[in-house]
Amino acid sequence: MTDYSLLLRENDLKATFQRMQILETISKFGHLTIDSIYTEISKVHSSISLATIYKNILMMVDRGVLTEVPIIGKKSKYEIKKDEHIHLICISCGDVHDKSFKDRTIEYIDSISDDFLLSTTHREINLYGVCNRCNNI
Amino acid sequence: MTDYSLLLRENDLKATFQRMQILETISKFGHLTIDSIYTEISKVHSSISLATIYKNILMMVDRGVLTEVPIIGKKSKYEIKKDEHIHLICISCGDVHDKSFKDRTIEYIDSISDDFLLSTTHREINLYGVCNRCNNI
DNA sequence: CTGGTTGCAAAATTTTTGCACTGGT
DNA sequence: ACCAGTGCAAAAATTTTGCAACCAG
Repeated sequence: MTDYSLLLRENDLKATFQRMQILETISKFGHLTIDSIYTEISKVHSSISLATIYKNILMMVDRGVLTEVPIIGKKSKYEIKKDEHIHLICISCGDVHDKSFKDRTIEYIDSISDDFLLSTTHREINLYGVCNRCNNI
Repeated sequence: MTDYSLLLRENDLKATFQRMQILETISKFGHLTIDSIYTEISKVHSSISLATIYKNILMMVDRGVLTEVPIIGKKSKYEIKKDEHIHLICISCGDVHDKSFKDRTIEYIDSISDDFLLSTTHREINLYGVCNRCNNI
């Protein structure tokens, strides 16, 4: 169990109950949409406001605590920021799995860029397919 | 100038004026959001309805004529479906450039997947940074 | 204490839907 | 001529905003 109050304060955000809930909920599921975060937290703290979730997700993305994971044909999910990795995404249920880069993947990918971009600040590598669970349903 | 009426009919879509306009507008700019498509087409055909754009974008994505390009922190853009490629995306202006894969990139990327996915149907590789133009403003 | 944060309610924005009319094939 | 496709207007869904009360530091 990570110390999210520290993570928040390191990023100049007060460690409120709501923010702790958001981080713990995302951590529990890995990747969640805004409305799923709201639904989950509502189960244990029914008075939480959706507006608070919105404000905080935006702010935490801005401060680099969270990362947005946009998904083709679905709503963006959010994850706790971590080392760069690949996403395996099920086109049926939308479930997302993280997968580490192999050594040298970043260098390999960055070498494909050209002079349109000054430098690469962030990479997104997503592989889409049907996951095992959906295939068996 | 590609024959979009053929492309549409191959995908069981009638070649209406509105669809032709959508495809030609996207083709002209490369990558556009739904509201930009609407704004552009309105300039030459002021009575076009935004609902028509929405219905058609969804349908053309579904039929594989268009591809959605989700972008972190911005609205999705749409491009005409083409061979797999990388996107270079400016985090400031949102401009998108296409870049061909190097040989063997697909094999390399797919080899990172694991048994969560049965097989990979689509790959997304996006590199984010500040583009030259934004850097000079 | 006090400035940032919350919850609520209202506003703004985005997307979807229903339906009579139109136009491609 | 038929039926998919269009435009409009209304509805639904999503996101943002303003503000009084609240609470973490």
